[in-house]
Amino acid sequence: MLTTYQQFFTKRPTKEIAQDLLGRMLVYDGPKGKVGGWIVETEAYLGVNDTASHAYGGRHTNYSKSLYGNPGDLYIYQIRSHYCVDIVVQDQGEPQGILLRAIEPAINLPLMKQNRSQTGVAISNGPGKLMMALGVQSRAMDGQPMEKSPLKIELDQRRTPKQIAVSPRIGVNLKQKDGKALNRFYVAGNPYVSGMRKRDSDLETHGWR
DNA sequence: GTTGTGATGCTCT
DNA sequence: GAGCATCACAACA
Repeated sequence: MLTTYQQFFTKRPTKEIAQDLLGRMLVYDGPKGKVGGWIVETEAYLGVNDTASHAYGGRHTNYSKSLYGNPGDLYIYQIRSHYCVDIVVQDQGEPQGILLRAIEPAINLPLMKQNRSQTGVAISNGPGKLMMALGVQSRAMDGQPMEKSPLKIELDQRRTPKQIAVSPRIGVNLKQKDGKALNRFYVAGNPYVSGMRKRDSDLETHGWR
């Protein structure tokens, strides 16, 4: 039996959920205080048939087993000394996920600055950077249902993007079948989107309606 | 402002 | 021992 919260993360295409997450509030109620921000960039990973997915070809290891869990579970993994977070989507056993790639800081910016030792957009304009900004530097919450975890998406708090932009995913192997698939979504013009160039940012509205 | 490159920690083969 | 769903900084314009 799925909760209402879990149902948000299943029963419709992963790419649709990924776009629906843009503008939602990501919060972490951690030991140093509560921090959070608006999600401005996501990527969809489509499971066993997606060459860029950790579950490609049905790969099922101890490391990535959380992907096979319930919708709304956290999948936290480490890559090159950095931590990233996925939201598990689709029903249990269907290993699809949505990578949260960037947030616009909204709650407790001073603490995020301190966590990052950086200023400006560099605080959270990338998947590893946003986790550092929140203060999550371990896999302890891997596999937990977000609903019961200190790291969660507040579905009832949201802003509306003026326009959603689409592109190939970042950092995946371009030579493989899905290397250039258009599975990355972001708030057009938001300066905190990874790789966003200054001349393409909308500094008035940050791309929100 | 933009581009290139080296450091990085851990898992799986 | 390879291969990463990355980041920071130096170099160039």
